[in-house]
Amino acid sequence: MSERILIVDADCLACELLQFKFENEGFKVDVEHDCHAAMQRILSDYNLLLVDMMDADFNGIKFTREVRENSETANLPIILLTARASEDNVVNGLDAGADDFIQKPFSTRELVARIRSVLRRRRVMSARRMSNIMRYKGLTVDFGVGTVTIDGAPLMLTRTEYLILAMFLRHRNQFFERAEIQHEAWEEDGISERAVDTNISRLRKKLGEYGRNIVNRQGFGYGFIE
Amino acid sequence: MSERILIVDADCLACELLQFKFENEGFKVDVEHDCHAAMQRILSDYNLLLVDMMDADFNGIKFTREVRENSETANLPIILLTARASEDNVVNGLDAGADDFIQKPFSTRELVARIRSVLRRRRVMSARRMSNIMRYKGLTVDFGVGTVTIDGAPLMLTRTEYLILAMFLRHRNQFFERAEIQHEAWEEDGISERAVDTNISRLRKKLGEYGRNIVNRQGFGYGFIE
DNA sequence: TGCGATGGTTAAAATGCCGTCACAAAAACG
DNA sequence: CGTTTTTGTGACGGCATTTTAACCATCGCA
Repeated sequence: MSERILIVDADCLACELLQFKFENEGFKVDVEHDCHAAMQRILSDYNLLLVDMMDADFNGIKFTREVRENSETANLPIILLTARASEDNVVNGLDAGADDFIQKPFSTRELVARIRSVLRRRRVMSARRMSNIMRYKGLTVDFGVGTVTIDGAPLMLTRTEYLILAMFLRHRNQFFERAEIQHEAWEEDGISERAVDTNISRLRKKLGEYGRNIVNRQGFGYGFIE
Repeated sequence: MSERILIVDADCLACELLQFKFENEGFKVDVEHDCHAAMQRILSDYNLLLVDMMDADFNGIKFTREVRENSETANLPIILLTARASEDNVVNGLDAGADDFIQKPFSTRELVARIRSVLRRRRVMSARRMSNIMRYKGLTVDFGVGTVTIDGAPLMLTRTEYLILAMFLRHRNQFFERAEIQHEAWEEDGISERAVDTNISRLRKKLGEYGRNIVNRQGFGYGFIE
């Protein structure tokens, strides 16, 4: 299955050239001539965005930033094309979240190589890290997906239980007092502190032997201790 | 206050160059030439580690893994530098817990941008407790986490014991009279002054040899004296 | 040296924190 | 709309922590 690329560039001639070249290389290519129109597209259909910086008013950077802000497209690879790669441009671009940078004029050969590299890197990243897994012995928590398994067997946690566990595992060997836990898992206060206890209790029970890792220190609060 | 970076790279020339560049950008930089020596350092003093992979035997990756396994440094950002970014390298590196990856040769400009990006991301993630560690010989107190260790072994202190010790260590070589200690550790008065004595006593006992550093001066009160 | 005051330690009593349960309210679901 | 799941509450028992109190050691001072 071939990778899909969306080119966003005002320059029609350049676009056609690139499209032709890329299709020869086995990519599926769509073209859009301004950022606004591009945003209308279902970006998550694509595997990579190739965006011209459109110099003067930095639309490319704004665009990049917007793409990054939408959680569905936050990890979509973006390569920026720039007429003159002033260092500021590069820095701003990376800062906005671009993956790579190519200065015009470029050889299509080099561009294809870079595209392949970015795609490869991204594929690796998303295989490993995007799903963002955390392990402690046989206990596995996938923060990206929101699943918990014990020795491979899925564990059904309620939302609050999950939030508490996630909080604990992100910062192991630390104690959080009840107020902090409430803040993290409820985002509202005015709830009896006993509610925290109860949820901890239920969580411990569901975690089986790992329940013992959820420890209380009187006066300090709760935490996940290895 | 500026961020602190530790560079771990065998290549002296490259290190000096990076150090110079980063210090110009307002970072505080230390350099270490091999992973083993780096582990001896107090890593939690730094905000980011920049580690060369040292190709062949993957010391950089082992190092990364070790840093991640220590709960004190588990959330410390790590960027790996790699000569040739073979896929395996990248996969192993991310798997070990690196935050980003940069292939040599790179522009220092780009590197700085990536560092800023990682630091920013990390700051958001763990705006929570940064560990704020204070040491006296083998005695370590982490004010952020609320942990005390003696020669690495965790020490279980009661809340009040901990508060008193923290007070003492923050202002060493000073004497606090009982009323002050009560005010700090209890936030309420009407408690017998002997209660302070009792807690001091227990604290001394738990601190073992360091117990001798908690000194009383008649008429002045108690303090931690080096 | 002897006396009073201050500090140190220990054991028992009191306090208050934590774990759990059953039940009710609320929310999710079909 | 009824059923099921999830969540919050209050009460109670157990236990870690804390306080008190009593006794002993030490210090300062005359």
